[in-house]
Amino acid sequence: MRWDDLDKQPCSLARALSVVGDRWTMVILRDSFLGVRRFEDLEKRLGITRHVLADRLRKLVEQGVLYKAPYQQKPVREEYRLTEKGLELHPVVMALVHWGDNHMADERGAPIVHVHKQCGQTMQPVTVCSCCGEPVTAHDIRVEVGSQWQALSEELLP
Amino acid sequence: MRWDDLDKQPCSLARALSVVGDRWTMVILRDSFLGVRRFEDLEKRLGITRHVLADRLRKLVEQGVLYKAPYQQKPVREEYRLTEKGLELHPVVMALVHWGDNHMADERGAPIVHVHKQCGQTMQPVTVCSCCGEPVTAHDIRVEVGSQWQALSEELLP
DNA sequence: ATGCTGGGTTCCTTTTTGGAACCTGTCAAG
DNA sequence: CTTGACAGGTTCCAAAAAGGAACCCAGCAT
Repeated sequence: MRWDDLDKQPCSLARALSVVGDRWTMVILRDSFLGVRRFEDLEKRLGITRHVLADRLRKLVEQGVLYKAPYQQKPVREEYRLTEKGLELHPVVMALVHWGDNHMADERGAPIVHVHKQCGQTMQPVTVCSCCGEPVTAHDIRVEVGSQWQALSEELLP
Repeated sequence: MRWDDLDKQPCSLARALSVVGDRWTMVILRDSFLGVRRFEDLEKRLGITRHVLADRLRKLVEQGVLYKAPYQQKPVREEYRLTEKGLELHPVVMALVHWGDNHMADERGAPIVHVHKQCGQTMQPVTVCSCCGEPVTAHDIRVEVGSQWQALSEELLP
C-alpha cells in the first residue's frame, strides 16, 4: 500500500496519520502550539528545508488543521494559526511529550513543563474514561467493532 | 536538519517522534495493541513492504518498544510484543484514534470503539490534569522551561 | 539602481520507499 | 530423496521523497 492511500482505510488512526503522521508535521504543530506562526520562524526553529516546510503547511491548511491569517498588508504577509480542529490535537501532543519525558529524557529532565492555568500546578496529562472518570491504561480497554461496521469485523480486528 | 538528528534535540516530543514518528511505525503499534504479533500478519494487515516492516520492527526492538518472544522452536519463530515502554504509548494511540473519529470519520462513525472494562461503557479518552483532575485543553496550559534548562530558554520557547 | 525581507519555487543530488524475487531452516508429502 | 509449503527475512532495482543550495518576486528603504 502507498502511504497516500492511508486515509481510505477503515481506521481512524490511519486516517489521522494521513494528516499528521508525516515525519515533520508533528514538530510543525508543536511549534504552532508554542505560538510560532511564521514561515521563516518555523524554518529557523525546525531546521527543516523550505521546500518540505511549504509542502507540509499547504497540506495542513488543506486539511483544516492550520489557517493562514494576514498580519500585514503591502506586501501581504500571512501567518499560520491552529484551527479548532488543529487545537484538538493538543491531547496527542501532550501524550507524546509526556512519553518522551518519561522514556527519552536525559539527566536534566523535561526541557519544557506544562502549567495548568486553573490550578497553577505543573501537570502531566492523564487519560481517563469519559464515562467513569477513572484513569485508563492499555490493560483496561477492550476493543469492539463499531455498530455500522459489523460486516468488516474480520478485517478490522485480528 | 536530518531526521536522524531529531533524538538529539532538547525536546521530548522530537525525541519521542524519533522513535514513533515514522510513517509506518504508529500503524504497526496500533496492530500491536490489537494483538497482532507476527511478521506475516502485520504484513498482510498493513499492506507494508517486507523490507520496511523488517526495518521498523528492528528499530522498535532496539528502542525497547517491542520485544521478540519465541512462540515455537524448530524452526525458531518469534513474535513481536509490546514492552512496558510500548504499552505506555497507549494514550498517544487513543488520542490519535479519538481525533480521527471526530474529524476524519465518514457517515458510518468510528470503525472501532473502546470499552472500559471497569465500567463496561464505550468510552472516549479524556485528558485531565494530574494535579486537580480537571479536563485540560490547549487553552488551559501555559508552557515553561524546565528548571535544568533555563540557559536554553531562548532556544526552547519562541 | 541596489539591497533587504518574507515567503516561496526550481533544480539537482542523496535517501527512502515500493515491489518483486530470492534465501534459509524445518517439516510433510509423493 | 526430491518437491513444496511456511515463517521470516534479505537483495535488487526503479520510483518517490527529502536535503541543500540557488533563484524569484513584491514592496519598501537607502
